[in-house]
Amino acid sequence: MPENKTRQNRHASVKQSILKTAMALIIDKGIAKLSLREIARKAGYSPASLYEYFEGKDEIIAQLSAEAFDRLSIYLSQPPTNIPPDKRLIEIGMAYVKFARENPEHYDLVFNRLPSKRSTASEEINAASPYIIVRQAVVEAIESGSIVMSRGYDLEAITYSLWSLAHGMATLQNTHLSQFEADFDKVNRSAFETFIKGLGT
Amino acid sequence: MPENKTRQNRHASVKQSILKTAMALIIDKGIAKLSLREIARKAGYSPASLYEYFEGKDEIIAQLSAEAFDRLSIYLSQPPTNIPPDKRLIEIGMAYVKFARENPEHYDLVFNRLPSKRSTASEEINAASPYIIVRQAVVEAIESGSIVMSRGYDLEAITYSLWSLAHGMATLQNTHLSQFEADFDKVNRSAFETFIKGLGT
DNA sequence: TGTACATCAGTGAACGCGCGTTCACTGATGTAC
DNA sequence: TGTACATCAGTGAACGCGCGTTCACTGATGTAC
Repeated sequence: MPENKTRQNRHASVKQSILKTAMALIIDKGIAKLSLREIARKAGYSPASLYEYFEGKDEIIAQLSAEAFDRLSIYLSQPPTNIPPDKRLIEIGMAYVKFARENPEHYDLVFNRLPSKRSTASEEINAASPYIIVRQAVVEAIESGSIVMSRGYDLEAITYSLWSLAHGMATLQNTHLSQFEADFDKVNRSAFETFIKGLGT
Repeated sequence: MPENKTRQNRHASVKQSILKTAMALIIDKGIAKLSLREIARKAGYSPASLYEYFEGKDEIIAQLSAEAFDRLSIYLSQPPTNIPPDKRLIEIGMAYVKFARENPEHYDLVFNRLPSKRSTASEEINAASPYIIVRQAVVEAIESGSIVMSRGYDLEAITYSLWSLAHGMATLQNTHLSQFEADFDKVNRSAFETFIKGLGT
């Protein structure tokens, strides 16, 4: 049924264009002011028609959050694997902050809209998640001997600490310090280096 | 005019009770859902009457933000000054996270509602501000020799880094990791120690 | 002390707004014979 | 190829909601003489 295929394609592409419109509105005015009616207006449809493609406003936001999540993973995968593991950890940290700075609304969607599904360290975790990427890089740095664990400060704890540092930088620069002029890149790099140094022998 | 005094007192105390009601509502339902009408309802007044005490909803939020700011300063002033400066820095970091955990809505008010007034490192800063407290503690740690600056990684940069680390912990625990069960206190302390260690010689 | 007046604290009703969602509908497109 | 029918994409109007703010008002309290 080629017509079915066509209809599915059309359905999917209209859906994508609605999502794109919604994301543009978030970037323009912030998620707090996002309304289904305005998405429809800007996309050229009636409000009612969006219910043909989504269950409601919440589903639209959920889909955008998932997209943003994927985008973050791409950033974190950029640093090459053929550099020393401790350097690579720094690059991943820098990539994290870069993502937040270049895509502040996506960043907000990932971290302020989606609660983590994971509730204890013993639970399994989605293998494609940003957290896993960072944790794997930490594992490699430990195996190479450039950073060391100590009593009670284990793999998860180190990963969380690095995440906190990067997340703090990203959040401060995007909100509280958004008007503050400084060479954040340089300072951030020094901070990551300092932390990694502290993790050494 | 004693009656004037009484009226002023009354006015001030009603104002305080309205603020208290508003804060309770924020704690209960989050700031996104805060409405002037509900504050009035819960406080036992008509919506119109709140305009006797505030210029509008925005002023209520602004006053609560200022209160929250003061409260954070109190937390950061708790660690005693008669301990080694590098240890004290760790305690201040822990106090910062403690504030965020014990007062998540106040924390949100401080960091997500108030943009920083300061836009470059050369501008003066309010002496009672949390930032100044942390920076002063860093100064003392540098003077005692327990942490050292290096080329391009100066006082402001070190303060910002510590702030980022603490802010990242606080934000993650309050939002993304709010359901995650772990001994965050222990891990946080290790992370601060690691960073301070990295700042040493 | 009594009274006329001014100030005060607070109200009820209305303003216009934008929101998410539902539902009966219509006109266009595709399908079966 | 023509036609009767089914499916589809999309709509207009209405639902009820809660919001921030304004304004003319009222009854209570305090003041001045």
